[in-house]
Amino acid sequence: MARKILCVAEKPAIARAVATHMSGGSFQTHAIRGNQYVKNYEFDFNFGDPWGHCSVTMTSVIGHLTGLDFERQYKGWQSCPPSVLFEAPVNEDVDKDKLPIAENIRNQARYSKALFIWTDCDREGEHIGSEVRNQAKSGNARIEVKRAKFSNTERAHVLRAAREPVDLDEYQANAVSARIELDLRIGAAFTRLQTLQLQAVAAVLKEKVISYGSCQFPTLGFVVDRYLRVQNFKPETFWGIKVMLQREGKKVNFLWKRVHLFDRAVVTMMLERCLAAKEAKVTKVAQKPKSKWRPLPLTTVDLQMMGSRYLRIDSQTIMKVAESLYTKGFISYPRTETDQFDKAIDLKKLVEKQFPDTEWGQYARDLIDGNFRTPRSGRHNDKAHPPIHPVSWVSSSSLNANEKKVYEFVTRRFLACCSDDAKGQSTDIEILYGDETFHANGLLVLERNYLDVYVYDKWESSQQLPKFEYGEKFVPTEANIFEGKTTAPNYLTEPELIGLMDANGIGTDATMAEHISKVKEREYVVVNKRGSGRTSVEELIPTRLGVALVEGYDNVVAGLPNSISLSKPFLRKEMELRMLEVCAGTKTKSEVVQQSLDMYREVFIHTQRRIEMLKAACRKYLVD
DNA sequence: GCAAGGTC
Repeated sequence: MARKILCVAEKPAIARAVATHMSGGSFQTHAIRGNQYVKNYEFDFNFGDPWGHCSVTMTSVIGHLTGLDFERQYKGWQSCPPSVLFEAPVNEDVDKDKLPIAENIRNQARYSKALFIWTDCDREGEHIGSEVRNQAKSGNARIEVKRAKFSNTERAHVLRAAREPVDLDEYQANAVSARIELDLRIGAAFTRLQTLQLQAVAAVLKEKVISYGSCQFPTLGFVVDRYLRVQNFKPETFWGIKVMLQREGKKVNFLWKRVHLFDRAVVTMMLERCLAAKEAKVTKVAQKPKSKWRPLPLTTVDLQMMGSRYLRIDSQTIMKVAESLYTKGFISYPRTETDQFDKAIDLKKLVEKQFPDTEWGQYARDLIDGNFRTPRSGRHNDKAHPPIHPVSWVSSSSLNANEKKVYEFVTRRFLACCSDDAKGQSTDIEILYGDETFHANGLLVLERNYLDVYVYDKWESSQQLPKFEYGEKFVPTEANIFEGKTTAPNYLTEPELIGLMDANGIGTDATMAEHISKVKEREYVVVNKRGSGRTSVEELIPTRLGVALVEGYDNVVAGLPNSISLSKPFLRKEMELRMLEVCAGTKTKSEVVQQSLDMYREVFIHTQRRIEMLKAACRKYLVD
């Protein structure tokens, strides 16, 4: 009998895609008992040396199999002082709803020579792989464990991954395991402490869970930070000089190189020097080709930001819609950090699939007829998934309103990536007037290229400038002072918040939207609609509770050496750096867990000691 | 009743 090999992917969709490629399309599907999503696919495959021709069962998990929790006697909120949660014993158990999946793996492992792990090639995937291995080993202690390394589900790539397996990366799995333990201990300890302490402070807090999380608090912190900047803003008056020339029936406005200054007397004096000089002299006439670059291949964060901005769909809804388009086979996997296409992907074939579309089909045909360009490459590659792109064409009539918008966006973005940059010509004129420099700029768009399909970008010709000669002199038609006021920043919008989270390493592409909805659910943040109709903007504003928590924690650590408030992203960032050290093998999991716990424990002790400050902040905002 | 991370 042929040897048997068990393959396990991170999710059902990957199991199916990999089984399809490995089997050449002919496999048997078996349902498993107790879970409707996970299937076992059976087929034969020749792995080459040393495994040779084998019979294969390809199955999957559904994300993590296990969860970490405190032992039973520490689960009650009154069972121990919250500080004990920094050391209380914890257990890793298979989640209740994952029991049938774990059992399936143990059963299949029993008759298998080897286990091939096909989880995503990222840190979490490595950990999920170790969970799968543990189950397989408990079904068959002698099973050999290998890992398939793949970054997309293109056929040749998958086959090569099957024939050149590597080993699980224990370092990465350990880093995740450290993250899991830290998130649990720190989240539970602070949540219990602040909930139990603050519920008594104000009637409105009585039944509330006031949660703390190393991601949700910095998320709240960003919102509060902007809010306070808006509240504390004091407008300042500024002055500037503008110069205008009428020539060939056109008005040319020259802008001041200094933009504006905050001292009126100085600006007046400078203008007087200009006027005294009478003539301005042209010091630069530059005509140069200018292009507007086509967009980068689409990542999750970009999809969420663009979605909020142009499609007017909040980031969590966007992800749900994208997920459903993915499940139906219309777009690629929507959770990716990669903004570069792998050379192995046949992009032209994907473009051709869009031919039937009534709106952009002709554009796609023009690309294939000679306008196709290889997409730009960004600097990110998660080595797990390609950029988001359409994988098949679907008629808009078979999609609901949001699906249609998201599919259209993903497709237009993809076609834009495969297009040429927009090209134009810019003209820069610089003049010296007295001692001051001014400039005027003109733009002529010559070829729209990608802009024709990517309707979300705007780039338009400005009014054309009349002719200027280098060195020529002229008397400006007008030169005078203008006055203005600095304006307050706006409240934070969701795309801006996602940008901040991304830049500060708060959450992952898959979870940022969840953290935002969590701070709304906890009533730390509310959404306010400014303006109306198509120009309306949704702003994030902290509630009184949200402001109180941030102010309270800022006060708790104020004046302490190395004070790092929980409302800031730094503690989380440091934790992330330590995890990278575990991945590199320079630190062990337990070293990192201890170090990070020490760091948070210090803040915890200060918080307990100065709990009155936290309570006072809540009283200030929540008790009239 | 707590977290964040996978995914359905």
